[in-house]
Amino acid sequence: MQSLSLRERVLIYLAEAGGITTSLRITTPVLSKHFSTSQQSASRLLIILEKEGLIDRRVVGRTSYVKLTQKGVARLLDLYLTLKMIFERPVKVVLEGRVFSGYGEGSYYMSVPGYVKQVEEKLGFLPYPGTLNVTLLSKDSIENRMFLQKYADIELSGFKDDRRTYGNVKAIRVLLNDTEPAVMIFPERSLYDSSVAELISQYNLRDKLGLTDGSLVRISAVLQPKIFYEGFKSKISLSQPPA
Amino acid sequence: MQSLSLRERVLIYLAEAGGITTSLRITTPVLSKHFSTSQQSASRLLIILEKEGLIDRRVVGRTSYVKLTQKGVARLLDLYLTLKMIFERPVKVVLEGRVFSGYGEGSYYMSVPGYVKQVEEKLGFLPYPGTLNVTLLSKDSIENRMFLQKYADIELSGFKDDRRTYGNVKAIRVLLNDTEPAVMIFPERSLYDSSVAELISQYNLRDKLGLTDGSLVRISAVLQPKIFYEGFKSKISLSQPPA
DNA sequence: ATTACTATTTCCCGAGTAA
DNA sequence: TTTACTCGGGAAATAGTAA
Repeated sequence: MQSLSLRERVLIYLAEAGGITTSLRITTPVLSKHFSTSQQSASRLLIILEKEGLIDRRVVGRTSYVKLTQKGVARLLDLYLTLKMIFERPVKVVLEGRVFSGYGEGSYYMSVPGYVKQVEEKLGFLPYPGTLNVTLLSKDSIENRMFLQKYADIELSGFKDDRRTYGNVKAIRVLLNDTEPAVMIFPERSLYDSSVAELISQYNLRDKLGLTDGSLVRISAVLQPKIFYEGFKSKISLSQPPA
Repeated sequence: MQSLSLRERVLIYLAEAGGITTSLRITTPVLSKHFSTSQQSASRLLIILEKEGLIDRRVVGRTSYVKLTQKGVARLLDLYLTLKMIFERPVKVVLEGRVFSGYGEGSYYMSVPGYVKQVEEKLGFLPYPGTLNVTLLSKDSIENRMFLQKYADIELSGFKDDRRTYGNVKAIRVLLNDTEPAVMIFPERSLYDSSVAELISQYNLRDKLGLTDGSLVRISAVLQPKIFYEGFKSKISLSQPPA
């Protein structure tokens, strides 16, 4: 976390080392080495933090002891709670695009008994034999489609009938235009690329919502943050407490 | 959170406003007002964040759209996880001090049936009729005693007998010298001030641990962070997402 | 309206050094 | 050994202004 200001980095460093409940013995040369800065800067940093009331310092003989004040803890706690808000709240993912007519493949799929049966079992409805195809309009929407694909937790297994093999299909529940429950599907080998969303429902969505080719629609899903942020983590830690 | 570097504050601001999943329409004057800085700085800030690969920008006509990149999210997530480590781990609170002989009051209390009975019920042992008194040595220890007092979750209720009234006593389980289970008590109206810790146990702690007046002892307790940090929170929020 | 360039000022960092 | 001062150079913020 290179670009965090040194003040916070020092405060976090001290907190990690136990400086919330214990006075830590720390010297400016040691501190400076940890942050690859000069002894003078380390000294100045402690002076500033003390002046701002974020740490208490006590010089006993030749060593000084440092501890976070309530205000110092509050600073970090505020920051923590703000970030917690951001990362723990449900993640609303929105895709926007326009309805278009597909190749008729979706319709075909959703009338194959092997899929129909699984939809009924795993999603709880009898699918209307056709998919609603949506071309995504923005880069955001396309990126978000990929997130949804990663997160899609319902799996329709592939199978064979006497004619051909059918691939696996991942699926996730979404809302169409904020109100209509639907399911977005991700066929393992789709005819479309990641700029197209395919939706199924027990209803004919075109009829029910009065959609025609070119209609603007909004697909939204709410994800659990824990799963959503997997893969975002970088492996570099912020700082290590003293040995 | 005044002293966080502007880079992070902007990144957090954008994340709060939904910039993790959505491209946000944001202008440099608006941004500058939010952070009480100049329009030029806001502009430069976005340029820097983009150059560092933390945000994506797209200028469409006269407005620009901003979204955090994976790297940008990773930055904040790292910071979040570091703070989470600090604030969610159990808090070990340590007090150090020296054994001294009290006024004999503790001994008296711990032989009063009204207390003895409650200790047996609520703590599960028959108390040795006497307290171990410890004068705390450092400011840290005294502060930590106050935290323990606040946190002490076992309550021995006051009562009356035919002679006098006895006040409420709060109590918390601790370890003496890292190994010996004991209970630290906080009489509502103690004879001692906050620089003295009073311990009870089913054993005579002096005998069991070979302690005499002046012996250095270490009292430790492990607290749940959620309760420990109550009261640290400041009421000022870090930043507000745009209206 | 915007964004962002160039100049000036302000602030921060590190070397030298004292206590 | 420490901590922390002064001071010079460089980075960052603001003001003015162009596009």
